[in-house]
Amino acid sequence: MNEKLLKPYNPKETEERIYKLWEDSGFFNPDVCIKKGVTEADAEHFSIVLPPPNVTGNLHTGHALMLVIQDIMIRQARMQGKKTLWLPGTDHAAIATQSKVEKLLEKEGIRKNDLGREEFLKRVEKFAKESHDTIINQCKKMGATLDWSREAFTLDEARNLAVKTAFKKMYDDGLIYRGHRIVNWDPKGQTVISDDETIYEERKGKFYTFKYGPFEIGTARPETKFGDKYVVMHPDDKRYKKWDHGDKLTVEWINGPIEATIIKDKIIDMEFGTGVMTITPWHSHEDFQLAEKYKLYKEQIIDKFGKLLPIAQEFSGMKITEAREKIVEKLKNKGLLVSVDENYTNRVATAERTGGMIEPQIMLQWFVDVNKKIPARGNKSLKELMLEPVREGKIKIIPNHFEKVYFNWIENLRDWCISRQIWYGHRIPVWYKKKETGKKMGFAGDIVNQVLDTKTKTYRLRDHNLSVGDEIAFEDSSAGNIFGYGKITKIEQTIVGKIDLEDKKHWRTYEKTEDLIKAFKRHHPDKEVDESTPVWIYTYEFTSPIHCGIEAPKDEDWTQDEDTLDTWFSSGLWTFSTLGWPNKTKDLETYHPTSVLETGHDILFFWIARMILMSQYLLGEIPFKNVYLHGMVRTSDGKKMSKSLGEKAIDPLDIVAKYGNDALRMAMVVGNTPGNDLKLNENDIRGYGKFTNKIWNASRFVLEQTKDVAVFNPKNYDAEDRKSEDELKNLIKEVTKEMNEYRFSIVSEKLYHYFWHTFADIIIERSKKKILEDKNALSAKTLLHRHLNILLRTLHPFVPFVTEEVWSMIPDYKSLLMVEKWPND
RNA sequence: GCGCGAUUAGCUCAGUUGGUAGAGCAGGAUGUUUACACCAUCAAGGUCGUAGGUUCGAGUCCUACAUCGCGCACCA
Repeated sequence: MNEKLLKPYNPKETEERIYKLWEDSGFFNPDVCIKKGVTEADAEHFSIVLPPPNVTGNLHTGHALMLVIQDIMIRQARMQGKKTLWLPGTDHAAIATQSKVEKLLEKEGIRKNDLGREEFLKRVEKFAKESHDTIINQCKKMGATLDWSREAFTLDEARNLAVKTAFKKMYDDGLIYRGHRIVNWDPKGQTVISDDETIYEERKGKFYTFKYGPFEIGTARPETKFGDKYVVMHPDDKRYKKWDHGDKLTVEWINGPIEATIIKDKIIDMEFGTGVMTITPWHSHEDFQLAEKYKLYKEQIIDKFGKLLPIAQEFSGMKITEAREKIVEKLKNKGLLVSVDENYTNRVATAERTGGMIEPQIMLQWFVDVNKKIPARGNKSLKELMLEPVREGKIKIIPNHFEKVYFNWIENLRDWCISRQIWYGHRIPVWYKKKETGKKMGFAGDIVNQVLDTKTKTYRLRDHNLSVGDEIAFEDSSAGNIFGYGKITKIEQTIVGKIDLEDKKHWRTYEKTEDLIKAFKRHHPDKEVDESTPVWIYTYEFTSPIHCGIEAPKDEDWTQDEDTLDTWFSSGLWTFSTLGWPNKTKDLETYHPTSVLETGHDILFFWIARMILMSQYLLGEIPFKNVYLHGMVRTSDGKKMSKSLGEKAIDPLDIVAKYGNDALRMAMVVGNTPGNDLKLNENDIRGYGKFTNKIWNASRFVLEQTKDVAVFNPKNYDAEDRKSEDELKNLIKEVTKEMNEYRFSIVSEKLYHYFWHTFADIIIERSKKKILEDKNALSAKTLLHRHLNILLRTLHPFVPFVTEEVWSMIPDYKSLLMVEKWPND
């Protein structure tokens, strides 16, 4: 009898030692399992890629939950003799990590611009490295049997190659384009973010009603209203019957009279306010769409820092928050203020990571076109490629009601903005040619912005001293980098007043010559411009101005795009970039598509959808067969568990230290069904700690009672014991089936219950009598031994530490329990 | 506004083809026998959110409603 068994089970003493045993065995690596004869070389595969934790700090309970569920699946698969790979990694989490480091630097009084890109990145990388090490250590403490030899990082060299390869392919297929679209600008983080990274918050604000000519219009944001020159109403609204679409009228507005145009569109809700609104296309998604529809003039009012531009005249340079009341004051003094509703609740968009208020802006950014048909993929769009496998059941989402949510999201999907104005991340693999001529162009602001677009191939420019055949460069006025090259094919000289504004393809932003003159003046404040000012119109042909590739162009005068990619771009490649793609590796061939993707339902869109997109498009196959979505871990009072909750939050590692890993695992699995949130409280965990000790004590009894028996042959069973063994076999059969259906809650509960209330309470108690009275003692002992053996194997995925430790004390111990066979007879 | 989920014992939750409700924790009583007080034995605890419907039979299927939570859209 092992000395240790005489004392109560001590998880603290056991767990670290056991994990080392497992790790040293090499069995986390399927290749080793094959080499050592544990797995057949031609066995079916079972693979999971670990959702890579962000390198922003520590593991939390959500991570613990995913590690537990995945480890259970992996351990069972390994015991079933499958070629089992669980591939670990971490995520650089671009914005999240960068903003975290910025905050840390702030405490030292340092700003990222003081350091410069290179130095700042060094700091981020140092932080990321430290976080990474902590996280990996914590994963090991959680008992995760991850194959560390294959560890990946979303920003390492191999993954960078995958990202660049994917980008280039999409670029070449015309799926990635650069253009001016309305995007979510985060003035605090100074970057664009995707629709999914915005969070709506309810805020109390004021709702103003102003007189706008004969109309009354409502707004919560008077500071954006300077340029409003379109007034929109519903075509069926009887109140405004006398106005027709396209009618023009002069109204007195903030800075004097302006000419307004009537737009009639069904987008208007007649019930809301007065049923009339004015629009600000540059700073509102909906207004932008309306402006696109009717080819309306768009004008920027607010700059990248949330300050008003010169169009605001006396308010120019003011922060919008500060200007708001002053503008209202001015309108009030002009007699244009009708009313103020003080109890208006407005939903404002904020940035998920920085908390900054989102300001929609029209900006030059990179996008993934989700609607373009792809000839190489059966003329389907990315949207269709995402929908199809789920609709056809090739990918199953558990629980399946999330499939509806998934479809709904995809149907409403807009082009995915993938460029970010941050430093930490995959640099966009695009280079622009550096040339002096680019500066001479100097064509700034919305005039250029509206004309230039990499999606179309010819462009017209004016106001430059160039001749036919000249190569010229385009400069992005906001970022200051050159983004394109071309050749002049035609030059026409004319005067401002004669510019053909009907040519909507090229001059769609200008309704009237006056608008053009105003724009001219704004961009060239030093020049006198009027209708008779001579201008040149250059017809320009795009040559090959942009280099998109894996490597930078050889010659020197190329400069790389400053932006980095949305972190989810690299995460989307995760199921195959980790297996060696774009190289044709054996791993890729063996383990892809992966078997299961297990993660929280909160990243269904962020991540799962994008993995399906990338895999379907780049590989022409699904990334995984099943998606298992677990719920959010909450505190006992229902709050989402996070560090900010302080005491209420449970640190998984504290719990492990206190009650043992096995206890935490059971608490996370029993009663936790997919998709439903898990309320975790310490009491439950303590309860399952008792269970591990129960296993320990029962094992002690069995091992003590059976040590004098050499052979445990079922032939020795009496009728009662034979029946018990049959019952157990039935249970195992049931449980095996339920494991395949991912019903871990049921399985863990059944095993718990069987072990305690059948094996311990009935079988062990019964055996005592038989052994004591020496009546059918051999039968009893055989049953005890076989039961323990089978139960340890079945329980192992759920409570691996205590079962492994007990297993090692069985006299005929041969190998680690983790590679023993899952009972199947 | 649209959609999804939840509502079952004091608490946390299971309950898969519809067949007379199940765990854990907490609380109560008793007890120490070849493992285990991180224990055992016993008892108590539920008109399964409400109202209808389908059915021989409904926690389970259908309809409506209520409350809570979540997602999406709108919000001029």
